[in-house]
Amino acid sequence: MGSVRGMDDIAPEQGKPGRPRSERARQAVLAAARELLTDKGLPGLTVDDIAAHAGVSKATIYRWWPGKGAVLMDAFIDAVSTKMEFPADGDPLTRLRIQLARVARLMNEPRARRPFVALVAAGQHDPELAAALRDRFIASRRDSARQLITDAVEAGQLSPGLDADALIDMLYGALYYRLLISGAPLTDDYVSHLIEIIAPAARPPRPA
Amino acid sequence: MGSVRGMDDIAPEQGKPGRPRSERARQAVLAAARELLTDKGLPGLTVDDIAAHAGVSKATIYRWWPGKGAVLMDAFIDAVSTKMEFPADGDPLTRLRIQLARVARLMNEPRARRPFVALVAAGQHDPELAAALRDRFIASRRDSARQLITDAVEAGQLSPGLDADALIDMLYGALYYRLLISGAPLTDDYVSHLIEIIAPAARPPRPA
Amino acid sequence: MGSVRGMDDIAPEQGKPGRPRSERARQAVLAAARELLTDKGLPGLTVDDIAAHAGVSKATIYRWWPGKGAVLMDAFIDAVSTKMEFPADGDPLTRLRIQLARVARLMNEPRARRPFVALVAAGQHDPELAAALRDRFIASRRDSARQLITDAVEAGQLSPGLDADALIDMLYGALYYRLLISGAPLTDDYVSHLIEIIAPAARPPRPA
Amino acid sequence: MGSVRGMDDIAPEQGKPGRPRSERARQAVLAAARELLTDKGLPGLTVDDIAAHAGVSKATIYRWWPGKGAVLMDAFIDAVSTKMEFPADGDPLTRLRIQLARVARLMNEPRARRPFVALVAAGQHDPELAAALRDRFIASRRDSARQLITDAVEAGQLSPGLDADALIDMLYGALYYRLLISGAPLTDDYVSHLIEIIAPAARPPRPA
DNA sequence: GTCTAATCGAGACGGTACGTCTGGTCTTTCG
DNA sequence: CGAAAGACCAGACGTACCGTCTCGATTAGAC
Repeated sequence: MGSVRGMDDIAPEQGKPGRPRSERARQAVLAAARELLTDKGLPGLTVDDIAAHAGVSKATIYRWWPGKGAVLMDAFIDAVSTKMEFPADGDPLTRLRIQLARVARLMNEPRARRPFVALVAAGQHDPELAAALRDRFIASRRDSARQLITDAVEAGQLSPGLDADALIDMLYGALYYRLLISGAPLTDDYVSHLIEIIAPAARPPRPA
Repeated sequence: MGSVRGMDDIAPEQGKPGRPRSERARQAVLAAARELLTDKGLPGLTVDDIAAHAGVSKATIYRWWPGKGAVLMDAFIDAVSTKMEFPADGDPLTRLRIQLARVARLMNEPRARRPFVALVAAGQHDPELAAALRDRFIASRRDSARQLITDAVEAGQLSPGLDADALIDMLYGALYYRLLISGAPLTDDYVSHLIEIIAPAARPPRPA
Repeated sequence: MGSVRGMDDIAPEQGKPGRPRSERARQAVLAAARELLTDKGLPGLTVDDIAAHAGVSKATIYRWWPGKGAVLMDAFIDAVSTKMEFPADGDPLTRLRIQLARVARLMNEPRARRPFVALVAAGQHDPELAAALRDRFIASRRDSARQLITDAVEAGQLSPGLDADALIDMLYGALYYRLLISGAPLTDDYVSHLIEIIAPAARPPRPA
Repeated sequence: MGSVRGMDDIAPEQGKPGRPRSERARQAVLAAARELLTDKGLPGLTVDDIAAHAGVSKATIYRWWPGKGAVLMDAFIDAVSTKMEFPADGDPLTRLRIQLARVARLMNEPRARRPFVALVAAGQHDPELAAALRDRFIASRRDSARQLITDAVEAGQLSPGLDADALIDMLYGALYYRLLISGAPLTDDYVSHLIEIIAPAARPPRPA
């Protein structure tokens, strides 16, 4: 079934008979997928090319992934997950702003933007891929953001009673809107504008 | 070169020699594209199928459109442009909310959501299509929204000094985020939540 | 039905209503067919090209000829018929040899060889064309040759009792064999060799 | 690159990696080509039809042959090469006559005549095909015939000093002329007439 | 009524990516 | 240590779509 839904870690798997899976092949496939992905997106990326470029048989790819979408998903998660963390210190609103800025900065780099954009596009006609993207990439960041918003409300940085989910939609939605539709640039200033809109006073946190 | 960038109206074109373009064929192609577009999106829609279903030759399609993306673009604009207008009456913020709600309601209907989502997805690896979508669909609505926000600020419904473009990004971005990424429902209540977030007081317009 | 079987002469046709057929167009079509015919043969010659090159509408071509084969047939007959006559003077065998040499020499020129070769090829899957080629080109020359052979027998230049048709087949067959299959050159010497084989003694005609 | 120029034998090819070529597919393609070839010739034979009829993919055909002409060439050689041998016994002239009669008889059968005629026709606008036909079919038979003529001269059955190549052109040219141009029948008697013309005395071989 | 111009439906063309499959080789672990 | 269990590579296979092309018919206005 492949690894669209994660669990792609390659463990020693003690005691199983037969030749073990080649970690070298796996890495080569993911690297090839990243390298060959241009702005032509997933449709411009062929499994044959990935196989050839990785020095791997096509059958090996299909043994472990259901298709190129799943390969790219693994390649993306593998490369990007560590670079979009929330910062540990600071007041809640600042931490939220910093993480948003990290996302924005990452998406300015083609090597991160391209796979993400390709996966969102592919997700529109591939429900499995869409679900995988939500579960493996979106969900955890969203949970963290929701917690920060709750904290910011408690700290008096945001009005009580606002809909945290709608707020998250607006902040990340604005980024993704520029990314996917308008093509406008994602600058640090822009992120600051967004935060200002939802927290007009820009008040410092109330001391606890 | 096709009509990706608009100007697809079919005028009598007085006095031009040669057999005139068949309006029947054009309509049949657009209708077929709409009908055959499932959730499999553009990749699941084939030019051969459109041609067969429309009772039209493939060559006729390629004579007038550069590819299936352009066909779908015309079909979408043709069908949807009149249904997302801004209302004529009411205070600025209300008019903005109503139009947002119209967009939300339209995108709940598969026959409008599917082509839009497919076009956004295809735009990720087809710059011409992305530009056409911006120019023919996004731009004008964005201009109207920007004017309404300016009016709302003047009327005292929104804080002065806020970045109108960032605000638009957030409102529409939130809708499109749900549409393209989270899959969460687009309800009227949701739209109201969005408006409340950016206009917390929900104050009535200051009389002029 | 067109003119595959001849009768392409264009008469004044007194008193017929309507615009008369354009002799200019007819000539332009035939000329274009000749000029555009390369060694790619009939399949490499398109009706659109002929029409464009002749400054004539495609419809005009289809009005007067059933297809490009018929056009080429007319073009070939029109251009070549006068150049393969039998000489008027000399003893029968010499006259036969001279006409054979004329055929050989003509077929060395691309502008005559190409249409002929193309017509023979097309005739293999187009019985009408094959019949037209026989009736309009082959038959009359064959009749003349048969008469000459009869005369040569009477004159003692050829053995009595030989099968004139088989002899014609051999002489022209040898030429066409080189033309169509082996590609070997058609020289005057070669023609002389052929005559020598069937008239070994090469005796002069017996005086009458 | 295909097999227009022969060497189409399919050997076990020990130890080559990858899935071996399917002999079943190859045979099915050749058989389908033969069966679908009507008097409409090569132009009336489509690659799609061959593929469908052979239960084979179009891609497989294009993988191994450059086009339908090459397929038909293989099909023809494959089917016919064993049926046009020269006899082993008899005096040289008789052996020549018998082989000529075999050719004539074979060409009376549609299943042999059609591909041959189609290949000659196609060869007129496809130099590769023409060369392949010469090299793989014509050449060897011509060599044998030349040897027989030399032998016949030595045996006193033919006049010394005649041009063997011209003679071959005449004999086979007469057959092909009837086949390709005049459409006259190819009977055993006709073959005998041809031999008589070039060996008037029809003398038995001089004992060695 | 013929002319040019331009469109139309039909369908073959040669090519390409997909995802599957067949051979044969190589690397482990278990008996 | 020798089998069996898998994974591996190479590459051919059937399916299906692509975008282009030619054909021959058709529809208009111009002459």
